[in-house]
Amino acid sequence: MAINVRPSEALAPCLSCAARLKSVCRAIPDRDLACLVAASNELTVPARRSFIEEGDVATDFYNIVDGSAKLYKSMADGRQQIIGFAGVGSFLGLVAAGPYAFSAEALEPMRLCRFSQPALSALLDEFPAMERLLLERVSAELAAAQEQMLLLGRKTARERLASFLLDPRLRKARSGGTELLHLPMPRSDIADYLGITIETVSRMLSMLRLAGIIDIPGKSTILIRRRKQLESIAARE
Amino acid sequence: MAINVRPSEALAPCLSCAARLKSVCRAIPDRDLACLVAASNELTVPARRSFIEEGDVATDFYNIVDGSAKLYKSMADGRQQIIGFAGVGSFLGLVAAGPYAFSAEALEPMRLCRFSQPALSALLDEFPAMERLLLERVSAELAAAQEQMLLLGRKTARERLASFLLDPRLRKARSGGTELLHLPMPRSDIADYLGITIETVSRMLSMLRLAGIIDIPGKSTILIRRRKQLESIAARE
DNA sequence: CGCTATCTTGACAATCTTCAAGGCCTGTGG
DNA sequence: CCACAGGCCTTGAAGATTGTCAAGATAGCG
Repeated sequence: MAINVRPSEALAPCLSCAARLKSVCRAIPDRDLACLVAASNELTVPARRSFIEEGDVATDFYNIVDGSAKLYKSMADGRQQIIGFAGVGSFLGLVAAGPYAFSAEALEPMRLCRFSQPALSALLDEFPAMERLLLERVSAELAAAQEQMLLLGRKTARERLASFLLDPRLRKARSGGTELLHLPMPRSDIADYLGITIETVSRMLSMLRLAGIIDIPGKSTILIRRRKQLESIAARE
Repeated sequence: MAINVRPSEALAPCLSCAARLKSVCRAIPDRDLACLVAASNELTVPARRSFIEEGDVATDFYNIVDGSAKLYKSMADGRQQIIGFAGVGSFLGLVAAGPYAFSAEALEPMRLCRFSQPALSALLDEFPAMERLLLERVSAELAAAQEQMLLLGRKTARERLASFLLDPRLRKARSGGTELLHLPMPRSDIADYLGITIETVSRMLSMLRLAGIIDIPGKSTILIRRRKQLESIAARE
């Protein structure tokens, strides 16, 4: 692994990085940040631009420094399944060799930290703590994927919406028994995430609203009025 | 980590282990097998018995030495989603703390190698190569889960069956343009894996048979007659 | 040789999708 | 300032796929 320190402000990019505490990089102590800086370089991606294409050889790995992305798989006839959303601190790419399993597209302007495959390998060799964090992270993602498999394989449309609205990754603000959610994506993305159509998303939201369980003060804002009822719908308990 | 060598044939259990070459244990060299033996103990599980219960605290990890299992998640009203099948060499459990994300039930009599959470942690600390293998394994499982999310969210019943029959993990024997598959599970498990009902599984298999694409010489045996047609159904290309 | 599990097939019902039209919000240009 | 255009979202009606319920076939096993 070649150690090439950047010409100026060698450590600054990582020391002041907003994502450092949220990402697997936090396993690397301050005094070794030179290695991290040398292994990575930052790039920006405009909204709506793809930066990972399913099927391409996985030569690079990305750490999200700012912004968020949707991760999805596509079929030849245009159907697509969103397999997840990634925010600041998420790590994208495969550790094993092989093609990317999904595509990634920026939902808003993004800043990414890119590692080449060999550079990442070397980093993991040198900092086992980072490898452990990565293992924990991938394990957690696997558990989330399994939960989504239950949703996609066995839940009704109403149950999918209820589960989606209760996802802790969406949680923003709460006050008393009610919670205010901001949906950072259009209905089409919710539909592709839940394995249904945008019309069904719309219908189920209306149904929940008419039942007094939620309120929809704006297109992208949901107020949860009766969380317990939503939970009982999500789990069919 | 206490090192308690077993009373007799200290290394034999691992040296002669049928699963060793297929499992993450292969990262541990022969001369260090004492550590592996000390960290683990073998147990047997009869067919149809569960040995991991979703929601239980994940205190143990299992390596499959012999036999196979189905991994599934259940809902309160009995619906279940099989998230995968595990065979010899598979590693089950979470590396991170927390409850198990799924249940595991033996499909046939099994032999398992059990590691306690702290023992595994200590092993991974001592043998980074094993941790790397585990990371690669979990990453591959995540990619498989993502592929299954596409299937469950966006494919029709016919496409699901075609994809299932083409899954390389089912592959047994081939001769010329035809392949003979053995389905090691009943229709109900196929249904719970593909997110459909057993009646739909049966109907779609009959449909593929009437179309001349497959043959069903026995309940658990499928002969693939026209692989390319099956592939075009699976991918809608 | 019959018993019981599992599997297949059929008829009907429910859910979800598809197709279509209309509403709402936002930004832009007259 | 207002009108209009284009997204995005909602709602409705019709159709298709899949689920549910029920009955019958098949196969493995004592």
